[in-house]
Amino acid sequence: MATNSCTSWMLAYKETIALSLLGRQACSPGMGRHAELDSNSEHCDNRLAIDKINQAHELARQLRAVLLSSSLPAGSSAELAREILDKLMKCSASALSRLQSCCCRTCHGVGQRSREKTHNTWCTVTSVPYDDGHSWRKYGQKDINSAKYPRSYYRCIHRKEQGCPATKTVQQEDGDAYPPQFIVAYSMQHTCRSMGASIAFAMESAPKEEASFEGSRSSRHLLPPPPSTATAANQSQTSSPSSVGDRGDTTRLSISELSWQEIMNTSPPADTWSMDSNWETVMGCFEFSEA
DNA sequence: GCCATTTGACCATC
DNA sequence: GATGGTCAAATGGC
Repeated sequence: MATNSCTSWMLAYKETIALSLLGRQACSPGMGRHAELDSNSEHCDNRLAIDKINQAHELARQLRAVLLSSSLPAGSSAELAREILDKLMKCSASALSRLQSCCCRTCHGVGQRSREKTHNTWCTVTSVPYDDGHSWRKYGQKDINSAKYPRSYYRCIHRKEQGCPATKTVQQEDGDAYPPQFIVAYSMQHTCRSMGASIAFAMESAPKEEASFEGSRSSRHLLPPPPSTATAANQSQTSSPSSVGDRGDTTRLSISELSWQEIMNTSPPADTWSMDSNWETVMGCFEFSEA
């Protein structure tokens, strides 16, 4: 089971990288970070890349959750895999941030009023709206007219000390999908210089969402969270990475399907974990320097 | 006591 | 007036 998840994840990630590179080409160097693309041209390539990165990121989270659950001794292959996953997730978060800044996609009908700027605003739909590589502080919540769930308002945690203007809103989709899907609308670019630290924070402490899973890890009980009817805000604090599903054509992994023995006894084949000769080169493309 | 979240009030826009 | 975004005091957890 774990082997299958690793393999599917690797495949998804390779596809993501290829698409991301396409997206990068669409965002030519001369366009600059804050360039705004024509909504009907390269834009589509970037959107596809972003979607794929989102999927890969979720798979990485799932795989990491599996590895975390094993509590293997230091120096084990699983620990190495965990470290690699941390790096990959950091890279994907950085790539996603950069691609999104290229796209500057305007949200349609998602909390975007006509008075708002059409640039520096974009949105995405994800089941893990709180793990995007940045640290956010909630500053408000509103019941939105005609929406089933309230909208939560977040701003960058470094707004005070660094004046970072980035904000985002998170709103659960009206549907009853499980895991719940959240519409995340970002506004303005981060100007803070704490990407790495915030990613580490997001992955290690996973603002409360992973806390419940950490508890289960210690008890070695791999139980999925119960379907919740909580609000979007509540979901932000209770959703577990073990329940994270994906959308589209990627493989869904449920930890509830994994027994402890399966996790412990399954050794991924060498070719699953070995990186392609071009892997480091490819991943190097995602080592963007922060503005 | 500190810090993050909650929540009602206020403001801007349509 | 309706709606959405932000502010700031209150609240709760650590």
